[in-house]
Amino acid sequence: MQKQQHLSKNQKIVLDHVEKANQPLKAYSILYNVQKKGLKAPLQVYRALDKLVEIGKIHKIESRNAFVACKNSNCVVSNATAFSICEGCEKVTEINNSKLSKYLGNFEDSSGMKYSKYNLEFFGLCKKCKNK
Amino acid sequence: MQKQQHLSKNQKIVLDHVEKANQPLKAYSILYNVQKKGLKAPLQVYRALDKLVEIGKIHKIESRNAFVACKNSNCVVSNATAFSICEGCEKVTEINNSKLSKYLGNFEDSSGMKYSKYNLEFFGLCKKCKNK
DNA sequence: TACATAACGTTATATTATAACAATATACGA
DNA sequence: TCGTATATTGTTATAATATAACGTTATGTA
Repeated sequence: MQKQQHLSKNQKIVLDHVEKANQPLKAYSILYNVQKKGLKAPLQVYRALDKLVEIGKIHKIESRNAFVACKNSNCVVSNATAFSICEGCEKVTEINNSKLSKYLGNFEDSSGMKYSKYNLEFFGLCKKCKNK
Repeated sequence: MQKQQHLSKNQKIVLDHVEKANQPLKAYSILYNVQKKGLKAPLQVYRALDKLVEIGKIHKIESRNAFVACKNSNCVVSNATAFSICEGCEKVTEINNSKLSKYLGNFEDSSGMKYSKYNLEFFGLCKKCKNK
């Protein structure tokens, strides 16, 4: 079976909303904002998010329990993600660095285990916050 | 002021319990298990965990909302963590690889932002689970 | 058309985590 | 050793995040 190409109604609504934000959104904040579009229950949002994360349109920022649209157009599956997170203003940026992704994609630990997926979150202060 | 050297009663109880487990534990599972030692409320566990994470004795596995004792004896602060997570049996191993930590510790993104902290989680199947 | 699969809608509930307040213990300089 | 700042504790209530379980409806495709 092939990976589905188009999104369902709820998936479109959620993705649309998350893409318009320039920052990670919490699931319940998404819920409140798409209620006018007919999504009434948390599960409707979580199910859409699950699918969107699965196909790589959305990434979850694990340390923040928040969801952000993928900025990496060729990201078909969320198997290699890296983010920069400012601990001052909470701005999150997806890192798109081919050296980094090559390095981590090929990483093997001492046990010889090879990984199919990784998520990396960097923390620090962005320029603005550093100069405060 | 100097970083405190010894742990409080609750902190010791929680750390002790987490160290004895060879796997990440959930906060409420810790709670149930330390109730005989007098910790009755979630906050008592979360506060101890917060402190222990802060001083590097315990790490949080963000993708699992679980807590594991640090295996890296020289880890004074949790500013550079990497884990291997088996998606089959959920076994989690802390990765202690100096090349990796050097690479990530020196990583700078295109904006020139430098990071004070990172957390990396690798996912895959361990040998046992791969051979099933 | 028929069938499998994905998506939907709904209610209830589980799980994870923090707010707010008052009390007690501890470290440490004057 | 007194005073005081800070850390820790205890407690109740509640917020925030996420899933179970059920039945129904839509969609893709042989």
